[in-house]
Amino acid sequence: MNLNPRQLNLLKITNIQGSVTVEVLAQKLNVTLQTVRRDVQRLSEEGLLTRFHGGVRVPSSTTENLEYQQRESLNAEAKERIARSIAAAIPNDCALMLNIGTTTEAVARALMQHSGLRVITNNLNVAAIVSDNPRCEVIVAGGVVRARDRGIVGETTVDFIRQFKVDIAVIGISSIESDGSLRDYDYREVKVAQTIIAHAREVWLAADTSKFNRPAMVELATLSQIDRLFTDAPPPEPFPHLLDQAQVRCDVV
Amino acid sequence: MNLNPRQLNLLKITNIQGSVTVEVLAQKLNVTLQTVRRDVQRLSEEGLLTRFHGGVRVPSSTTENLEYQQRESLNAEAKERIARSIAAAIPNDCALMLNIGTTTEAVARALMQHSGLRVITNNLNVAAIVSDNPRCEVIVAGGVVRARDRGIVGETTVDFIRQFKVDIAVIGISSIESDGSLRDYDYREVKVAQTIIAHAREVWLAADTSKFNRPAMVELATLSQIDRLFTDAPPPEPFPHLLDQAQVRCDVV
DNA sequence: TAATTTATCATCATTTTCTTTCGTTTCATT
DNA sequence: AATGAAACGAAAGAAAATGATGATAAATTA
Repeated sequence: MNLNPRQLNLLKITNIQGSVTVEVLAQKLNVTLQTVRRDVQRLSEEGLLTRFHGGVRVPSSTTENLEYQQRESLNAEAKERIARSIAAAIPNDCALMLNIGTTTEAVARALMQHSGLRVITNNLNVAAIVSDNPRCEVIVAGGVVRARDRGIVGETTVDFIRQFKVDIAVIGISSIESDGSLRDYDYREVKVAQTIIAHAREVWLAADTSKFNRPAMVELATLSQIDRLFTDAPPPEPFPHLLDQAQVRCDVV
Repeated sequence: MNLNPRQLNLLKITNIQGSVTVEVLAQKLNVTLQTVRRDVQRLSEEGLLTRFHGGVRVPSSTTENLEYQQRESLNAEAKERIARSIAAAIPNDCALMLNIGTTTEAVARALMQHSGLRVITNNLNVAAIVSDNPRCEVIVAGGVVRARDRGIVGETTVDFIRQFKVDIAVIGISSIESDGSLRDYDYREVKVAQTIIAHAREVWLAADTSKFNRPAMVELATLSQIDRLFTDAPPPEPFPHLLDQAQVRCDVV
C-alpha cells in the first residue's frame, strides 16, 4: 500500500499524541470524518495503528500490559507536556540514554522529528518507538525483560550499558523524597539507572508533580547528581530550596 | 537507466520537499502533467521515489515497515501452522533461542501457554510477545535495532549471545538453496544466527515452502547443522534426498 | 433494561487524478 | 532533405478519492 501525505501525517499525529479521536484527526487534517475513518481503517488493517471506538492509538504491541496502560494514562497530559519540552531541549545529532518509565516513553514519542540521534535504552517500548524514526539509531541493552513494563534489568544490562558514554541521560523516576533523594521500587532497575547516570555527561530528570514526596524503597541517586529537572507544576516545599542548593535547573512546563 | 536533467531536477525537488504533487512538479519543471507522470512512473519503477494518488514522495521507512507488514501476512496461515507444531514440540521448562523473522514471531505467539521457558532472542517483537507470558523469562540481546523488522544485529549482539547455551534454537530463514545451504540477505543477521546455532544443543528450522530454491546472498549454515525442519508442504526436489542425507527430521504440518 | 446518543459501515454521485492512445514535434543519422 | 526514434502534449476513458446519505452497531445514560 502507498500512503499519501495525509495518512503519514495521521500516523505522525497518532505517534506523537499516543491516542487521538477521529474528530480531532478530521479537524487537524482538514477532511471529513468519513475520510479519516477510511484512512484509519486501512492503517489499522496494516497494523500501523489500533482503533478503538471513537479514535485510534499507537499499535497495541507497544502498550499491551493492562496495569501498565492504566498507569500510562495517569497524568498523561502532564507527561506529554513534559516530554515535548524535553524533546525540544534535545539537539539533533547527539547520544542519549532513556531508562524505564512511562514518561521516558512519552519522550521517545516526542523525538519522532529528531534526526541523527543515537538512543540507548533498557526499555523495549522506547526501543520500538524510536526505531520507527529512520533518522535515528537505537541500541537496546541486553538482559532480562521485566514483564510488567517491558523494562530490561539485571546485572547483564548494567554491564552492557557500561560500554557507552552519552551526552544526555533522560531519567524517569518513581519518587523524589523531601531529603533530596531519588527513589524507585525495583532494586534491579535502580542499578541500571545508576549506571545510566554514571555514563552520561548530563542528567535530566523527568518527573510530574505526583512524584514529589512519594515514598519508595530503594535510593537511586540524589538531586545533586541531576543537571536539569522537567516537571509540570512548581515543586512543593521544600523542593525549591533543595533544587537551588543542588544547582538543578528546573523547567516548569 | 539514464536520467535526463529534468528527471534529476524532479528528484531533487522531491528530496527537498519530502512530498510534492504532480501539479506542482509540472509547474516547477515547466512541462505538462503528462510528462511529469511519465517521469514519475519511471522513477518510481526504479524505486527512486514513491507515488501516491496526486503526487510523489521520497521512499520512506514507513514503506519499508509496510513491506515487512505485507511479508508478515504472506503465507500467514502456513506460518501459523508451522508455529503451532513447533510450539507443540517444545517442552516446558527449557531454554530457547529465537532469531529474527516473521515465522519466529509466530512461534513466540504460539508459546503463550508454555511455562518455565527461558527465551533468548534478538527480535524486539518476539521479546514483547513472550514477555506477556508471566510464566516465562525473556532475555533480549543487546545491540543496534534494525528499523525494518525490529531485529537486533551487530557485533555487540553476537558477543551477548555467546554468553548463553540453550537446549533448542528455533531459526527462521530467508532461503534454502538446492545445494543444501541456508541463506539470508543481511550479513549482520547471518552472524547472529550463526552464533545462535553454535550455542544451542539442538537446532530447529522453520521454513514455509516459499523459502525453498529462493536465491539469497549470504550463506548462514548448511542443512547438516540442522536437527529438525518444520514446513507446511513436502519439500520439492532435490530436498527430500538432501534432508535424508543430512539426517534432518522433517515435520510437514 | 430501554432509550438516546454516538460511531461505524455501505452505497452512491461527484470530482480529481491516472492511464492509454494517438498525433505532432524535435533531433540525430544517413 | 528523408528517415526513424524519442519526447512531448492532447484528449478520452478508467480508476481512485472524497463527501454525503441513510442504515446498522456500539456505547452511554437514565
